[in-house]
Amino acid sequence: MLLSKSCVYGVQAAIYMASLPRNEYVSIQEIAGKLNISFHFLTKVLQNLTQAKLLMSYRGPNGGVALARQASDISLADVIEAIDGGDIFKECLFGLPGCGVADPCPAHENWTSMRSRLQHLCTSLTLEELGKRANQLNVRLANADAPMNPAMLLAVMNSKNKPVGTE
Amino acid sequence: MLLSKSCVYGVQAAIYMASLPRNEYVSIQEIAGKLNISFHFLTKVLQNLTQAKLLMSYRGPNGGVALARQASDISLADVIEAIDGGDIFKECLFGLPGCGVADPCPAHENWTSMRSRLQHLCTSLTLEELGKRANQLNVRLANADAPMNPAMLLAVMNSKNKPVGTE
DNA sequence: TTGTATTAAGAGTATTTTGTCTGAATAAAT
DNA sequence: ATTTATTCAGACAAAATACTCTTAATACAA
Ligand code: SF4
Ligand code: SF4
Repeated sequence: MLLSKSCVYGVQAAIYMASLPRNEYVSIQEIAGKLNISFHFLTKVLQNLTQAKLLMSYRGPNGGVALARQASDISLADVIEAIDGGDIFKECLFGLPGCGVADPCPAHENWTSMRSRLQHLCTSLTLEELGKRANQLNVRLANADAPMNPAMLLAVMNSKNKPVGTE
Repeated sequence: MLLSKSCVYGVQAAIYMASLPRNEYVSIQEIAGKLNISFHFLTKVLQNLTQAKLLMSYRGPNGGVALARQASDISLADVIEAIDGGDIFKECLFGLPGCGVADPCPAHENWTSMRSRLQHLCTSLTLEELGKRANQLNVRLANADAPMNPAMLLAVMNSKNKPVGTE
């Protein structure tokens, strides 16, 4: 797979946050519940995003995470790079280090053109755009094969969606 | 990484074989030596390719593996699918199972168009083409960071490149 | 001040991927 | 026949990745 699972989870969570009517602190429990991801694992993944200043976090009751910038100012590539590292768009199909036009392998040109298309796609897709689509279409973000456990269900039902700055 | 390491090794080996002047049995020792891959590991990888009828193998002295079809009749996609499975070109950026236009995620259209480009690239790149380029350009196939061990060096030096069908 | 809801940090476990090794089977060469 | 060079098959080990759990730190609420 191109992206690690951690990265997929992070992207899903980011889009979920961007799809909310307002930018507000959402508990990771709620996100994990909606997206059907392990809460503890998602917590660690989202820590990468807060450290990369893409999210801001707030501890204590009614805390959670929220987008640190405007959704229109965060690209899919930002999220991917924060979790999987910037090499995704630089490395090769064949994963060989230190290659380039000076010493290329036989697929170099085809691959680099492919890769730059991918990078362009990811940098031009903003969370705003993705969140909007997630709302407009009746769209699915997460893998829905496992049922929610009671704790998550509760967390989702109790989510108050309290806007940022109203506390 | 998009492709597993096994898959990368298999692709490299396939291109190496296609780059030879004639299609002939080459020992896996020689390939592993030239490409700087663990012999035993490459052996297992190439077994996938023989089982997929992309290679034919021959045991005993002067044995080895050779392309089972014309290099022009084997695509990069053939090799990739034989090792990593056919899902590579079907699965998603996000790796979610069973999704499609009926129940898409917000990035679906962008991704599927990307993915079909990739698939088209891989199915249209033949081993003949790649082998030819590997010869024309002074091209590198393998990761050259570790020195060869004596056994491999020997195997490479002793390679007789005996053509298929001359025994 | 005490209890509760939350993220932060990190140790620990499980699973998958990658790599190593050993012993067979096979066929050529001597 | 025996030795040698090779692939085949599969057990085993190591490393990377994915996931779980426990304990803190923080901040709100009663
Ligand atoms: S030369 Fe290009 S295609 Fe080949 S391994 Fe390097 S980056 Fe990839
Ligand atoms: S809907 Fe499309 S882009 Fe989204 S997860 Fe499925 S295949 Fe991927």
